[in-house]
Amino acid sequence: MRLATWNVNSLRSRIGRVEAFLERHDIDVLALQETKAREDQLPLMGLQSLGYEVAAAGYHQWNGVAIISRVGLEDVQIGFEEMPGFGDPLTAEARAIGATCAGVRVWSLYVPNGRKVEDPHYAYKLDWLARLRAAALDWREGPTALVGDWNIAPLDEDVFDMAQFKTSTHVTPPERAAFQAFLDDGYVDVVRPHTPGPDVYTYWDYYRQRYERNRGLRIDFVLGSAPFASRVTGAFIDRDERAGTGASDHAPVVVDLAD
DNA sequence: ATGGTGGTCGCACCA
Repeated sequence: MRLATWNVNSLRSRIGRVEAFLERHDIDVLALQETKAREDQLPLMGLQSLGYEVAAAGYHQWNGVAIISRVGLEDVQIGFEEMPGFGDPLTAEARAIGATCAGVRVWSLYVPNGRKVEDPHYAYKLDWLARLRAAALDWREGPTALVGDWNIAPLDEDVFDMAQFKTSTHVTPPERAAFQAFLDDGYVDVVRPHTPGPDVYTYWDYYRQRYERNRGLRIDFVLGSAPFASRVTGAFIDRDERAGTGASDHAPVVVDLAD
């Protein structure tokens, strides 16, 4: 089974690239983030004609997660809808959707950005991660993958220039500790062993020619439970998908799983 | 600085 995760930054504006990506890499299951599409806006026709089922949740302008699968899509569950303390019901967002695809539990995650360290969204990000961790403890026995945009660069090597992030989110010790906690619980970064060398970025900002100059971040991850990780036979970052006009600011991450 | 979205076709908000 071939599983991928991709922050598409609008499914509607990217549908052509999404379909081309699915065909180019023969993807079985694709977890999407930042779909920016209501359920009634999802361009299902193209994906369905390619043989995929779609499950989507959570939409408020920039949010929304989805899983599309051609190997079954069962027990769909939406998680982490609340954004406590933010009052406006429009900010109640679904940042996680889970589904079982061919026996593998896949969670498409869009971890809160956090904005700035002093912003309430930063505390919300850490709280959200703590709640996800608590829930994920119970998911470790089976083959489970926590995939998506974690909005955390866990290591200095995941950042093009640490000096530029001295006062930024994504690299603070509490965020990195929150990420490390999943590893401590037995989840494994299944991609890094298959992407040797320094070219590990998954995200390049749109401006300042960050992609052309390869000044990016590694913030998109596939963390697998032990039963999942033991089945991984390969992985890669499709960095070429970031090239050209009409690209998302994130590249897809692809993982191969033995049957 | 760039790009997507919404609610209007210029601009605020978000990444």
